[in-house]
Amino acid sequence: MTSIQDIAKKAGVSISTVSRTLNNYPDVGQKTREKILKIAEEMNYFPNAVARSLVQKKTFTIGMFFGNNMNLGFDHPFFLDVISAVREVVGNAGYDLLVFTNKNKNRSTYTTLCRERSVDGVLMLLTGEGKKKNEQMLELQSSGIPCVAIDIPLVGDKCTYVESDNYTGASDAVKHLVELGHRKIGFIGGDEISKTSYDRMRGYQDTLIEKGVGVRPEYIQLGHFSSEKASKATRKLMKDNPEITAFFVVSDEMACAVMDTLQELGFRVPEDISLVGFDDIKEAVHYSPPLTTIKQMKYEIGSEAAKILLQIINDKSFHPEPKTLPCELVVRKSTAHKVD
Amino acid sequence: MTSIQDIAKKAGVSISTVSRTLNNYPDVGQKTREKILKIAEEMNYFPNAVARSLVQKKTFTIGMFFGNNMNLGFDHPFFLDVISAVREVVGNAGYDLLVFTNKNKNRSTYTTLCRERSVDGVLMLLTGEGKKKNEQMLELQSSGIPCVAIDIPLVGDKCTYVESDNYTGASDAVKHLVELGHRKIGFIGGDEISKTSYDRMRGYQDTLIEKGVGVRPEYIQLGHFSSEKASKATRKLMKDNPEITAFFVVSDEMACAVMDTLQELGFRVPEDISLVGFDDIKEAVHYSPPLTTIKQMKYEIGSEAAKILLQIINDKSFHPEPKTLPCELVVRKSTAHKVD
DNA sequence: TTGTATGCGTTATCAT
DNA sequence: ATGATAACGCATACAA
Repeated sequence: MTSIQDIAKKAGVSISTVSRTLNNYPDVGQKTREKILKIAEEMNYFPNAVARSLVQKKTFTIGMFFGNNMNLGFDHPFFLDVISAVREVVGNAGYDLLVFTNKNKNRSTYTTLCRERSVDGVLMLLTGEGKKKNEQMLELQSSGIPCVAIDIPLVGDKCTYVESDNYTGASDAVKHLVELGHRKIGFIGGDEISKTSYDRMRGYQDTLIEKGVGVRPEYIQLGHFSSEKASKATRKLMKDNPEITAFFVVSDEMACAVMDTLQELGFRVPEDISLVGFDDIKEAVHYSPPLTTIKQMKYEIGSEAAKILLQIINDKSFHPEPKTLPCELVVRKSTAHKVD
Repeated sequence: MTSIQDIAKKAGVSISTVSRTLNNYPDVGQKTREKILKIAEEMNYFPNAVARSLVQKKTFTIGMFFGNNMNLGFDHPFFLDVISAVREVVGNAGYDLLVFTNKNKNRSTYTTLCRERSVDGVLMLLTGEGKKKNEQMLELQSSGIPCVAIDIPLVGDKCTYVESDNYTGASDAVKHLVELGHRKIGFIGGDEISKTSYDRMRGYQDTLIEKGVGVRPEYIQLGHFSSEKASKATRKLMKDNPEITAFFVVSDEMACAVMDTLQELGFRVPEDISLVGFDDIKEAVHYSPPLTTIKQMKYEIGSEAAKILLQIINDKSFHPEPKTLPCELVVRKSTAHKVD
């Protein structure tokens, strides 16, 4: 409401002096400074971030996209941890978070939305179709807008990504099952578009080969990170290949659906069939039985992404590189030795 | 990057004509309009929201505060549903969401932060200490900034709140237990500062009296929505009053902790002790046993809050009123008839 | 140490 | 139908 003009008038000085005072510049007299500060206090002054942003071309705002297409749904398995970490990191650095939600701009792209809002950088936390590296993604990647994606392999001068070591994680899951004596291991994967899905699939296949077990294409189904599809895939797999004794399912949400389906079909987990998930979502520990899974460091993914983004923003000479964080096998009660 | 000035120059017209064209004003010639539109397209023009906001004094941005003090933690039991609903509603209306995270402004208040950022309105989704109606809250309430709080009884000309019918919800929980034959019903409440906690406590007490059971102060403990405190309260209650056969716990998160603690103490749920929670969080259905609880309409709370906020913003003559949404008893497996 | 003047990109008012 | 110009609130280069 009250501007530096008002203060300047009341203090009998110029607006530049007020501006300098308010921004803690050194070159302002002691008594004038005090007078101005006092008046600002009295008049209940606060700066107008919009005006400042316009002149400085810096908004202290980090943009964020979630969901699948542009912005539908919050179905990311660890949305909460990531946003919590992001908030912590960018908040400490003096930034606020702008979540792009406006749906009245159908002709826009990620890039134009970021430019319109003049965000200083952007974080991509997408799922499903949103992860496809389409034209929009390529545009963003080479736009020069500081950008860090989670699980999407964007690379550019000001653009990189953070992900888990999905390959090793998947490999650990399979090793665990093999060590328990399982040989007929079904696989319920994600989709055919995401690097995440691809890496987990490769981890599964390579490890089976490495362990001398061999890959059976008929044991592989895609669940597209959907509970329904995972359930359907389970039924098909068990019907066509009743010899299967274990499953590796590439997301906990799907793994929960698989477990429910298996139990509906009359199988006991883990007595009849072992099950390993991926993610370590909150529910995993409370499932019956508690789910063995590959834990992703969700909070660290978020905080790494945020830190890298800030570095891209604040250090013009910094060249970002993709960051891969380790996973960890968490053994709970959904896996057991194979019996015959 | 490219401004209306650039377009004006290239098109050989004035910036006002360009502005009018871009904003679909009727009073511009057909051929000039087309020319300008074409050039804007070619030059890859997009408007600068910051500049527009400055002159229009309207940002198309909804501010949002979460967590406990100012912004620590995402511990709200239905953060995800609320934000998802909010996004849907405000997004369709052409707004983006600004999450206040900046921690470098220790002398600011909710009000000054909103004013600095010139948000058009603000949503308060706080927990714990954050729900206390302190000076900052009073300031915000009477600031004239359009504001809707969730579960905090703010009331002002441009300010209101949305909540569940906590009293009736609590009452239904107790009725359910009484109908199952329980008479010694322990209560683990929230805190002494929130209306939410107060209403649930009253629902518990009034219903016990109404049913002729009577209130026993020694059966009442506060858990402050903390798993640890709820667990401790459970131990104390069971130690001091081993005759208790049921608990009403005012949040599912605490109820889960209570269940764990009860089981650790050797009690079976529901055979020995029945348990009713509140909220119906995602985990409730997968607990062992699945938790009987009072379901809050989380998504509706968020969408109602957002709709009311938009109405306050867009209809100057609108006088907001608090909105109370119904709860629903969801009977699962943590409650059973009392046996003796 | 302080003031003057300019510009940031837009919208809006008033002419023409 | 179009243009000139003044805001919006602030930061900053340059003068004094």
